[in-house]
Amino acid sequence: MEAPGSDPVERENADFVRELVRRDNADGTYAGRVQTRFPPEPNGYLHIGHAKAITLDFELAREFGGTCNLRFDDTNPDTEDTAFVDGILEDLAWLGYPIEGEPLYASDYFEQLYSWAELLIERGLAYVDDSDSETISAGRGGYGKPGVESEWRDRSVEENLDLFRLMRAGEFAEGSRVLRAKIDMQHENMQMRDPVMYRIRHEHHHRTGDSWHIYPTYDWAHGQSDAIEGVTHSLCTLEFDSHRPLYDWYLEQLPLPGDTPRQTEFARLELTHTVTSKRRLAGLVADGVVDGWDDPRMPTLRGLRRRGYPAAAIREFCAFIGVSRTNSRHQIELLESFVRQHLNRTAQRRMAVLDPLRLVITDWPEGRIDEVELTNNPEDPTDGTRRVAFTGELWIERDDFRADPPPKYFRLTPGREVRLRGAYLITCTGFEVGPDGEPTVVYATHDPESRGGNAPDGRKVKSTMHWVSAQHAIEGTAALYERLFSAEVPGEATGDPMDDLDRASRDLRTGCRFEPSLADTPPGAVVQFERLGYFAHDPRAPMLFHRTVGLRDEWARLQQRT
RNA sequence: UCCGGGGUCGUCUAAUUGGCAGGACAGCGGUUUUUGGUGCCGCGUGUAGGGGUUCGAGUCCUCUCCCCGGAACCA
Repeated sequence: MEAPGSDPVERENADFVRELVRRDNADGTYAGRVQTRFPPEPNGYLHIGHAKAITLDFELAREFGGTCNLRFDDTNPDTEDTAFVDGILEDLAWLGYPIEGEPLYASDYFEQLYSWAELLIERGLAYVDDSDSETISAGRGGYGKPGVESEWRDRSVEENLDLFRLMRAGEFAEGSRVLRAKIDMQHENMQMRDPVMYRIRHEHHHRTGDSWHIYPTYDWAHGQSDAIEGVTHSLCTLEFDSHRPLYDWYLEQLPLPGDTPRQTEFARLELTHTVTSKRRLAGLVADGVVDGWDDPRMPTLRGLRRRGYPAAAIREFCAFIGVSRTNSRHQIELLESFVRQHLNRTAQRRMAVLDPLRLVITDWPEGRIDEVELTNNPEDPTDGTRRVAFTGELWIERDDFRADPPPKYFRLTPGREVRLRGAYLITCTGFEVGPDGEPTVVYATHDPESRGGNAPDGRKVKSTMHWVSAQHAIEGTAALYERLFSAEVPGEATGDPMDDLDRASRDLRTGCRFEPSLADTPPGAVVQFERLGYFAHDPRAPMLFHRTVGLRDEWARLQQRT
């Protein structure tokens, strides 16, 4: 686990949020205090979109010497679960933001919220409405259309108090009554047309059990929870912009223990070829499109972790894209470039053949085994070397041999000399084909003087290829991934993202031949398969490697153009 | 339809708050290279449109256009 402080974010130009905090500090608004909060609802796992909010909330607090609370926004017992609480805690720690001590919960404030609700009733600012949800919705009016006041709006304080207490006691059926704030049914902002504060739910809550029969709505709980915790800067995404007047209105009516928090909205993170709606992600899991929340194709933090994305790369990406109020969709390639940049520096190199073709060195002495030394990481000399066995019978990549080479093909082809990485220069002398016309074995001779990969006469070859000794190879599986959604903006064409789902997005390659040292790769570790990409060892299944991201591939681009 | 928020290279994002429109990714070319990887060098008529203020406008005013969000007892 890496500490967030290990990669300090250098930003010459502050974003609008940091600018705002700086101004608040200059004005003495909160006496220089900066406190934020990250408020996930425990009804799903964290995804890449949350990572942006997390880094903003936690890093902002850190930069200004403040604190950031983790608060579970558990106001809706219908969908929430402790399994998600545990999962979120785990993902947060992995991302680099471990929570010290116990996390906070909105449900811890249910009693306080309740008494504040009675206070509003006593002041004539809230009332029990017996209408059903359709009636309430219809009464709200519409854009540019006036609202209609509920027939229950002018009940006496006593009656309201009485009914509200019976609601709490569980005397009424779900949906039969709600508590509403009495604000303004003609307000131009729909959120202010007497919003619902409490609804009746006879549902088991993951923390409070069966002790409550009424549950606060998001709007009634959020600002007050912020205030109770002493939050100064409450950051949320743009869709809550129209809720801000309501956030402020509630706080104005109440005797707050301290500072009045303020809400600031920013644009959520969207990525090409990706969906982040919790409903969609849950659907992918439920329909078996993916293996689970931690499927390496999922944009969840646990999916990205299993895929091999370093937490630091995700943090650096979030810091780099910054924060603004412009709706935007970042190209997934930018995130991938951060992943590559990080892995290039840190991942050890290994040789793995994913689509094996037999190569026989015809002039290799019978039974001879040569141990060659290979660098673990050319970007990091301190990472040392390893010894790999070389013999006269090898596996090479099927793509690395062509009987009839296209233009600019530098790899093995009859008559051509290439280098086997760290071993010898070899020259192709022939090949055999099977009934289908595909090569089954390639023959070559080697230059014994070129051990290590260089000939004494200094002659050059245009290609260096990876290989695995047939006698020493271990077998394994590699999972290659395409984007889960083929369209940049899933659903843009038809309105349904599932129309752009690529059901063949996983290409499972069994029978791969790996260099033996891969057996020692710790679960979860990421290595580079030379010339193929970065691969993460599955945390549970030995010898299963997930391709995190490929290498840039000039040859592939060249072929695509022709 | 009403209210609110936005619009800067292909994609994101900056511009000392009115003073040379810069960076990253992507792409293209070159170079280095025992990974067709990495590194290094180079390549850009992008301020949604019209009008105005000003010595000077991405920034201020004005009109227009386009995009996003908002009428759950979800968050």
